[in-house]
Amino acid sequence: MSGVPGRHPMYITTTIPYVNARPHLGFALEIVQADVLARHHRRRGEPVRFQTGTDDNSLKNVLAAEAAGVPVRELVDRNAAAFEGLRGPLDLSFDAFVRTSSHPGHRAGVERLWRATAHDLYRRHYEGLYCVGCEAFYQEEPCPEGHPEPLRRVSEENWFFRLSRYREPLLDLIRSGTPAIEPVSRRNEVLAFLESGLEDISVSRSAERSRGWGIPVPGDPGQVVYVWWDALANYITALDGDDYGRWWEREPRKLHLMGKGVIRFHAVYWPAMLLSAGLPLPTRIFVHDYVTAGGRKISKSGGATADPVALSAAYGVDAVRWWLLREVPRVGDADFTEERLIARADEDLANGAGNLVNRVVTMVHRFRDGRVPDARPEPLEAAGRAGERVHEALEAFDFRRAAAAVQAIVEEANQYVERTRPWKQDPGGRDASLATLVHACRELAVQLEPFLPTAARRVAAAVREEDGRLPRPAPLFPRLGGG
RNA sequence: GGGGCGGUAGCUCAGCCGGUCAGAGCAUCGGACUCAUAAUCCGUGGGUCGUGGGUUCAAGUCCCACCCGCCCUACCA
Repeated sequence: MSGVPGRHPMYITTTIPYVNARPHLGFALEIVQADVLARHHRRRGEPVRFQTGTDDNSLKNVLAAEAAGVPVRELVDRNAAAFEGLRGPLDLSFDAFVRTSSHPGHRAGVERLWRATAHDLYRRHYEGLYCVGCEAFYQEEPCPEGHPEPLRRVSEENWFFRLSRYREPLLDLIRSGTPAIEPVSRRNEVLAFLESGLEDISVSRSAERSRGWGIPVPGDPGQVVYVWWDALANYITALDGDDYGRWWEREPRKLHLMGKGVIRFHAVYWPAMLLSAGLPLPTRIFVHDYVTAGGRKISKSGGATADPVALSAAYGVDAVRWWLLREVPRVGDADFTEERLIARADEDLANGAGNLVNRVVTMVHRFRDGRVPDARPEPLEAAGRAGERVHEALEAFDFRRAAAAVQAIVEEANQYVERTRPWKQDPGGRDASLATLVHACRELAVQLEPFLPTAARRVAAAVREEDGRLPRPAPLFPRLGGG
């Protein structure tokens, strides 16, 4: 086991999505993964700060507002609220939600960071074709992302950051594992990018072209800080006062979660900014792949229906979280369909965990009047080792393997029921079986907690004695499939 | 164009440094059981492991080329 149990704190972040639209299932994956890690480390007694938020200052938000015919502030507020509102529907436990347009410390923090890197900043004339969809310059049309807006010929003077200076330091650092980038193939991807050479990057935009939206460059009100610079900074600007020292300056475990599309920003630009400012780097970076819906890429603005809030309302938070955790591989895109969500929930949750607990509780009532036998539980392999298996899998960011280790408790317990047949046994043997099964169900509740906190509470309550008796048996998970 | 990832039973996927690695789950079919949410448990069928070469006593498992999907990156000037 690589994790040291104890008081070692951990700072976990998700990326902060821009809020030109409501959240989709792809972001739900990232934030649920972060939530599982946060809950897992908390229950190990480790202080955790789990931070997420929204990138309000993107020009894309401005354009979305114009397209919708509403003030930018209104659209940003509305959509940011939708992201923050994922807390309930997805059972999230984030400690901080940072909005870059309204967090009290963010703007000042960005300005501080800017000044701290002043020795690496310079003005340069730039001319090129700008894609607002990408927030980036290209040599020719169309932009590789296929954004519908035509590229705009832009000629202006911007601030540039001497990224080129940090090629060697970054190579050394990443090769030596700080930050540790996972999976390894992503690390190699970053190294290859670094080896191919780094050019200085533009880190500001004209305020005019930005419609005045965003954070003005300190001392240069005609320019607005490039949105990526602004957004990345949230990982430290949201740490007010003592929190900065605690979670960033001194904290040895700083983890960034992100999708594969934004590695370069997190593994190259961001560390370079921090090096320039003389600040500590993040220690780990985990890159997840994408969720597709029905075989098609999920587009943030409309398109395929993959609304986590709607799914949670329709099928329940447990089913949604379980699908994201149990079915999405560590490497490779995962295709989402409602059929798969239903099938997985019915198989594992309704027919699996729920049915197991229900049949065990029923037997305790039928044969023991609800009283859990005093007998010593027999050791069961999957239940006994689930804790360490979950931990190992989560250390490797293999959420699917971790969830499978929990599910294995259910499978093992069901097999145990068939093997021992408590209803056929004499009272002595029956007591031993039932004690073992109740024990396994309690372990299930414990191990389920980081993954399905709500369901875990239900399971725990179902096998907790009140006045010496278990509650009356009742189904814990609905069957979602038709018929 | 360059780099990377994936392409294994109908479906979703495991297979670390080459030698019971040809597997699991679901679905199908057969059986068992009755404590349970028509749930559970046991067993069966089925795949030239993307294609073509190569290395090796031995290759999904290493090397080369190619095809398909996806990601990153760049457009030779």
